[in-house]
Amino acid sequence: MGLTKTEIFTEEQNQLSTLLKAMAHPARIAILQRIILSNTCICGDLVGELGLAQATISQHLKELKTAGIIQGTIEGVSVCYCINPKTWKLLEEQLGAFLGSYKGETPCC
Amino acid sequence: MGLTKTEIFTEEQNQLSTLLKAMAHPARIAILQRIILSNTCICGDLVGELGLAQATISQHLKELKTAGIIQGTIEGVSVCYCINPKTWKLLEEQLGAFLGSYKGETPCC
DNA sequence: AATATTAATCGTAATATTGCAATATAAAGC
DNA sequence: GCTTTATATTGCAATATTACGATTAATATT
Repeated sequence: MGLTKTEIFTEEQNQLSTLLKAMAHPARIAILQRIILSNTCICGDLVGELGLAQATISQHLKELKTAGIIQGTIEGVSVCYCINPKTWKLLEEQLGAFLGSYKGETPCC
Repeated sequence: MGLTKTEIFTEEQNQLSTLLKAMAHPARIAILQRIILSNTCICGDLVGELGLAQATISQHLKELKTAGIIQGTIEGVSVCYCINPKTWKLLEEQLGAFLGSYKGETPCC
């Protein structure tokens, strides 16, 4: 097996879990934080700043890009990455609705 | 390899990624939604409602419990699961701070 | 005591992820 | 052209995840 049964779940559940999975790694959280912090888009500075190999960083960036969380445009020799506002908004909405649906009123167990 | 280099990242980055990872599966999102929906804590009803085997559901529940997102107490023969309010709050705070740190003012690329 | 019910655990197969070295690609400068 | 710089891709090894059947442990019910 080892294969998620996506056909069983709703479109929303699959979409949210895909976005969460893309962020569910410390390196990718660190990358996103860096991108957000430097309002001027950074590129391969990450390789120096995080303690990971260039190939590894590139892979993580690709995953974030595939999930639609970031976008990158070629800037001469380097590549400029930044947040995809649309996906970020979607994530905020979906997650907000999900997390907000729990009102911790009645602790049952 | 196949081993995340947690020692490179901050405590917060690791903690948040762990929580996100625990939720980053459609089945676990579905389980959490069920638990939230039925304010009376459900137990093995999940097996009937989701299309997954009992062993699989039990495994997902264990993961959520290990991450501290839910808690379960034995209720005779069955087990009663519910949200861990403390972790849920933490998640809301950490995620809120993270997602909120991006103000989509200046779209750079 | 014998049996049924509920949930956890074990064992296993299929697949995915993480990380890196090595190599490839693409653009800019000489 | 060649060289440098920046990023992507490939191939691989180690480990993790997903899912399930079978079994086990614990409590209920008869």
